Amino acid sequence: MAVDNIAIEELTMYINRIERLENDKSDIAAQISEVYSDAKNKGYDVKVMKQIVKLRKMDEEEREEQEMLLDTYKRALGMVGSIDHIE
Amino acid sequence: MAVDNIAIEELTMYINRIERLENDKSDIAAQISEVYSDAKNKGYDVKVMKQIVKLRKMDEEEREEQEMLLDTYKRALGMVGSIDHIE
Amino acid sequence: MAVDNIAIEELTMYINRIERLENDKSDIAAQISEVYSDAKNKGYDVKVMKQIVKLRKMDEEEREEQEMLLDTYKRALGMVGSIDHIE
Amino acid sequence: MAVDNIAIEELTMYINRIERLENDKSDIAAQISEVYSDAKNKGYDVKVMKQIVKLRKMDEEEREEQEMLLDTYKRALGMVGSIDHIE
DNA sequence: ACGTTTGCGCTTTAGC
DNA sequence: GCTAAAGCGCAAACGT
Repeated sequence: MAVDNIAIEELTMYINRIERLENDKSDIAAQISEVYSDAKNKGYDVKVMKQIVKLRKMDEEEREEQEMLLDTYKRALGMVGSIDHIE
Repeated sequence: MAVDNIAIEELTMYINRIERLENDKSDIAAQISEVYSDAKNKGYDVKVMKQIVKLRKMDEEEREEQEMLLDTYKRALGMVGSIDHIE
Repeated sequence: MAVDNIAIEELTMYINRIERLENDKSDIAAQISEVYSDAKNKGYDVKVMKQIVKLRKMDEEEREEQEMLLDTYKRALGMVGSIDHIE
Repeated sequence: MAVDNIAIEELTMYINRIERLENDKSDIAAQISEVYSDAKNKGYDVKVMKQIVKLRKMDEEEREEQEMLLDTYKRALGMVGSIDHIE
């Protein structure tokens, strides 16, 4: 009984926290829409802008992937740049 | 030329602002995932939690729709409830 | 060769069946538009009608979700209500 | 009062008819999904199939557009092939 | 690790 | 012509 109440309370806290974060996410999505609207009103092409954002995101991901790969090689070869595991 | 530079600068600002907001959005999405992971580790059923969140969201949306519908009816019948535009 | 022909024939049948169904779907969509037009000509507010339809659909979906949630709870608690798999 | 009841009844009929048609539309959409599933199980690539359907639809629309244009020209030039408006 | 299933974002379309 | 909504395709998440 007490355990159940505690569990219910804990679950409620999780749900509330999630809903709070979901709202934050929606707010930011709305802000993004706003920026696109502003740009559109200034005469910019929204579709093109979205393509640019997408391309830059892909570039960045690719770049990060490259760095991760490079890091993996370094570790495999003992060329550790990290200071995480001083021995 | 000067005009173009200004346009380029302005566009760059828009793109940067959007990318900043997109990052914020990703951060929050990651936080949400984290909360679900925590809950899962505590023994809660993630699927059930997601259904609860979804259902509560639907309740809220439906409530808002009900109000919108009521408002639309009022307007359609000339029963303008608003006092916003007394002149 | 013979095999390929059979495959081509089979694929063609799938495509034809899909296109037939897509046409049916379009026809029905056109009929729905017609009903709204008729109603509009009779003086009804289409926007209100669409909101009503939407709302009733949401009600139904929510009811189904509620049942799914209940079922999920039952399963999570080992209270399998189904008698489908007696062996 | 009587008028309102008649109006309500009429509106209800419209709503019911729309909901009936919407259900039909959903049924057909489900059938289409089924066909794609079947094809998938037979080893066909659904994504490619969808592209084919889309292309054929575009072809057809283009063809119809061409015919409409041709018809417009004919009418403009008095080369009326239609027997719709014998005077 | 794969395949399925669900949620999300985009695109296209209908209405004002 | 623009805005809002529905339909579609994609991608991540989940279970097997």
